[in-house]
Amino acid sequence: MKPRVRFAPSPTGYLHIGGARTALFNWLYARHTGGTFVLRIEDTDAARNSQEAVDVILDGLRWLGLDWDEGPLTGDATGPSKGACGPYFQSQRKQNYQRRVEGLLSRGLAYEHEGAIKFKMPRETAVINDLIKGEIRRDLTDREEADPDFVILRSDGQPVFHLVNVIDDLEMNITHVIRGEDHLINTTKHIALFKAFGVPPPHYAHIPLILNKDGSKMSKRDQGASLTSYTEGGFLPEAVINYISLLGWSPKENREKLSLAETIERFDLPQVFKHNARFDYEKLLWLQGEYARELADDRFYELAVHTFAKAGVDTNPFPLGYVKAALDTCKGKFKTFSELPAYAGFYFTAVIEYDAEAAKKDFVPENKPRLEKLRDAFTHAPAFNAESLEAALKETAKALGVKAGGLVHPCRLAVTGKTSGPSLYHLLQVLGKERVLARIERALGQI
RNA sequence: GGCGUGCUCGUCUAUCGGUUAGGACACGGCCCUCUCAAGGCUGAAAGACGGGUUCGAUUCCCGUGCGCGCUACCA
Repeated sequence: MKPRVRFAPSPTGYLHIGGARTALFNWLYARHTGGTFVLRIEDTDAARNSQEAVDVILDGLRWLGLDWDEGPLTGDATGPSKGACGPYFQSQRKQNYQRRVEGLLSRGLAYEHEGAIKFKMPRETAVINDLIKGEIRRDLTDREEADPDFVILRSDGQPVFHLVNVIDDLEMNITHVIRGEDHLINTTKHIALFKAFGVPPPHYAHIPLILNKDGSKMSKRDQGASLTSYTEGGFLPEAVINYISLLGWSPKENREKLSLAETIERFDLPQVFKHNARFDYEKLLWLQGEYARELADDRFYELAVHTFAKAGVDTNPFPLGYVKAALDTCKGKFKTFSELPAYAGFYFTAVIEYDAEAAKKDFVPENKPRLEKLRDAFTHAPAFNAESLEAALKETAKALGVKAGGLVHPCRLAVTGKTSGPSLYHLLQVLGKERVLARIERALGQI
């Protein structure tokens, strides 16, 4: 039988990076084994539950490219879904829970207590055979010593997590439960429930947690905790996927950067680590830069234009050839797309602003005649391309008896307003003679 | 407090009981260079601690310490 795994998030309004990695490990295992990846929404808590909150999850998974074989098609709990085990929203499965609870009640495996229904937990040492953690034998805690039974149906009739989680896994024929280590202890309850329903429990694989770099617990506000910080922060999904696959798992052989296909091929449950991983934003950034540099041109243009639009920079008035040429000078020079507007905005603004500190340093009287000479050289350059502009600048520098840098810096500041950016000569070529000369002229007026 | 689990450079990790403990990110230096990146070379940086077992422990066992998780009519 092919494995059936599931990702079962609760719609809280955001997708935690740890949750995304849980989804990834489930997805990887399904793809590695040729199994089925099920998405189920655990929306039993009506209070903090909305279609928008579900959409955050669906959109996040789609952005990452983690497609599900079964599950909802939209964030609407009563909407369409695919797969034979629906509905895939717990809010739509109430009658299943009710029926199961009645079954337990009738067989004396559960009982009413103060209006709630409690499950009669076996009084024995629990054993979990975890695919990652190994065999875990667990004695009762002091509180369980007093009362090991737990509530499965609240006094208001609402079923609790342990109950619905088990029933759904059972009815959806889940074979491998891959989830965060925070659920490890719960597993004793879940195994007991499966047994009470007369069904052998699925295999369990508890993956280690992701902590902050300093080892503290990663909470909502911490850097990198929310998936939207990547979707909105100009990251590439392949970079995020690659990075989080390295948290709690290793492809060995000193590999860091892997294609999705390689990760699918190498990934397996027994190789997942037992210890927690810490989130290192710098390393993610490095991978992001690696992938950004290798982007296919079309996708690069699309993402770049979209980024500019979001930043309020309209590239539409400019000819397509100009936009592409401008972007070509930027490729590989920045990591996240969110850096792009500041990096290359000068291509698309009529009036640039000068970096104040740089202006103080470069827009000095002695640079005025130099810039004038450079302007003249550019004016009479045989062609307005990178090659001849470079030659023109270097000849001018030589004639003036200064190093090339002595002209490069003021010139860059004059045409871009900044001290760093794309290759000067290429950027001049893209900007074109008219803009370049006008910008130098304006800068001259500032000196 | 109880129960569970983990521990190799700052971080992610490699290591089938024998290695000058390797790689990557970040950091320092040098080279390249029109800036910034990228790239090349290079440097510093680790087996939590204490006992065993063994000819030999980072590796196996025990203890201590520390981290993390759980300990709900949350999920």
